[in-house]
Amino acid sequence: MRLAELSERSGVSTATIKYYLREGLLAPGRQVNATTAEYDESHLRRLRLVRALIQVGRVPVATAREVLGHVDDESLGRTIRLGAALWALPQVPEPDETDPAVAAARREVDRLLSSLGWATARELGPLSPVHRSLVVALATLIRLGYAWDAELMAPYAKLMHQVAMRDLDFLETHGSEAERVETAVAAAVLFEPVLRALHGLAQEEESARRYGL
Amino acid sequence: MRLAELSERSGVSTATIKYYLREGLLAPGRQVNATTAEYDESHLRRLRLVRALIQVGRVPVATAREVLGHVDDESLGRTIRLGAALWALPQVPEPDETDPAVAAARREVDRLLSSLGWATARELGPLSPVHRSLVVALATLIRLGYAWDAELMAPYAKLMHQVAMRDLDFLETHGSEAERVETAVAAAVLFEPVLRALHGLAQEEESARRYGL
DNA sequence: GACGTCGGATAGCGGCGCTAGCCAACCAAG
DNA sequence: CTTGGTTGGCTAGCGCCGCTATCCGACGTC
Repeated sequence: MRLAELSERSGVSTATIKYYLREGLLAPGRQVNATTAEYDESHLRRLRLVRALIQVGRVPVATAREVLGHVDDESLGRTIRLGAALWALPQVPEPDETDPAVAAARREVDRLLSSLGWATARELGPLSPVHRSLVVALATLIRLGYAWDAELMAPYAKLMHQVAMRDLDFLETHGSEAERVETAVAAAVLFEPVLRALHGLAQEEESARRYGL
Repeated sequence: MRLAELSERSGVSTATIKYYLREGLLAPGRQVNATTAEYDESHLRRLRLVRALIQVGRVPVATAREVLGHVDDESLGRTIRLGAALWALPQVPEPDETDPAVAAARREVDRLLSSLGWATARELGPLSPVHRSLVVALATLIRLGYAWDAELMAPYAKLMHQVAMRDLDFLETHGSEAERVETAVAAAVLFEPVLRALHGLAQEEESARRYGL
């Protein structure tokens, strides 16, 4: 198929597709001659993934390029590629280390990981962006005066661990090996909105049960 | 305290505070005379909440104003005010109703709510932005070829329901009535990053357990 | 009366995600 | 052989958003 058809079938304007090509989010088509390139289903699929990342996942274009780069880099091992999306995605400012709230948050996160026995997380520790974003979010809560501590978070963490096990089970049973990395990216970015929405729905439901409409 | 001190204690530049005042995110201080206004602890607290919404919660300024408006509107009942944040926060494009993926997503969401017995959610249905964002996210997954259906989501939904019950328990035991609405806003916006981070950490942990580092 | 700070107002900046428009090269239909 | 439509590539710029910089005249203080 050619650019116009790719545009039509994806619902993305040709100008935007050209932009994605320029930005390296989408591989160029097979060049037929100087003025024609041929695209196939894989381009359509990738284009939809890009749109999903950007529109649903709210991932900045630059980050999307980075993540997709890992997806395509076959020299990387599976685990690393799987982790790459998670690793690149959180976009959290560096914590201000002079802030006492940050120190307190870091302490509580450490305590939480100890109590859960999550050795890996504790070893990778401050390097992991996920770890960092937890510290930042917690520090913000603390600064606002909410005394969130390890004990309060532990049950949440256990619930999220159950969620994570389901995620990985799903991943193991879905898609070919080739598709699995893409699945992992889609999972990291797109399950999150689903989870968030389910969380919100559950809150609405439970609130209505307790207090009426 | 005056503007300069408010700025210093909050870590927000005077120019930005002025901007928030202009945008109605922050109530004006008590006017002492034509060129001086006096701020108090409540301004500091609100300012920190605004920063949290915008920086951690990634909430657009206009949306933050809307949410805070509900917080301040004492004519609204508690439940509504609690819900207001949830109601205003999701920022999802309108689903394209001509898209078959959207129709399929809507069907699966209905089935899910039926099977869970979440009557409220089903009645409020398409009106709720949370409901809408679930449909949009699910439609995106379906369009990408992931056959997520009601059966797959149900266990996730049940887990998130447990999370929601914890949220509301927390809310009931925290803060004065006056503070509770603000707490609900902080919860809606700031617990989410914590939850997301815990989810990510749990994935890293579980992945390391299964596949090594 | 000189100085510094106040509030208020306005203009503009920098980043991001496109978007519009032009181009010469090409090809297929008439 | 013309004509019209499409191609990739390029460049310029738009629209929004979250600030930020600067100027101002009014004030309180020394």
